[in-house]
Amino acid sequence: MSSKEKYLGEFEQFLLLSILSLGDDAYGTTIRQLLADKIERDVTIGALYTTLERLEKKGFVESKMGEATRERGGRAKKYFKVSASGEQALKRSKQALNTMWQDVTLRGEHSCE
Amino acid sequence: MSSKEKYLGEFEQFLLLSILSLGDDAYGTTIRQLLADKIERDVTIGALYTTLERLEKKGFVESKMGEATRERGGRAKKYFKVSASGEQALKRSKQALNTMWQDVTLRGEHSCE
DNA sequence: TTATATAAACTACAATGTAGAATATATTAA
DNA sequence: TTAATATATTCTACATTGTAGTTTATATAA
Repeated sequence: MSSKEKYLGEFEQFLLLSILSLGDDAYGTTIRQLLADKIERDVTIGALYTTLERLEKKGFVESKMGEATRERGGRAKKYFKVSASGEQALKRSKQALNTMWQDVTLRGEHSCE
Repeated sequence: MSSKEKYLGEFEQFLLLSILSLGDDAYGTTIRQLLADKIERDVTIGALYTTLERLEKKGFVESKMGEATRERGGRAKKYFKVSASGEQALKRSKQALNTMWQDVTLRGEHSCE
């Protein structure tokens, strides 16, 4: 019982990837929007923040508060970025999945290329 | 609220992929072994069957009982195979993840090739 | 000073992940 | 023939992750 490195859940992976994609503009609303646009996954904003908070507790993301948007008022944004260990975890998950897919071909699919 | 196609959890994906890899020899012990060998994921056999059963309930795998092993006795094996809708679900999960990875590059990684 | 827009925090529950003990069933040895 | 042992599944319980919905905070404009 040594390396008890927990795997990321799938939704956690999606959030980390969203944040990486968004760069300096990753906060609740933009993340939610990206998920909807890219993979048609419509989650409530509450679902999002809950998972984001858990990721932060595990040290996979870091956050800092920004100022309220100048456009039309409102509460301050909370910007997220993926930590080094978050990237690590992401890489591990990707590799595991790649390994598992390695010698699998689905019906009506071509293995590669 | 139309297409309520649930995503597969990550562990569910691993099990489906294991079964596909194992072909005609996919049952509790071999699946568990494959997971340990390929991705160093050591799950208890109980964890495995629980998830397998849930996958079956959702129609993503099918099972049939085999005969007891001739080698040295013991209980009959339960063989699993992935259903067409299981493959579908797997494909969807893969695509979603691919899409999310699309424009992400990790530190110290080369994007492709 | 209230309406409205923007965004985050809180609360609660459902689904998935995981372990460990209990049970079933076949073979082999005494 | 029955106790020991090997192989394999089923059952029970709990932890973690996924998800929704409501509430609260805070800024601007009317």
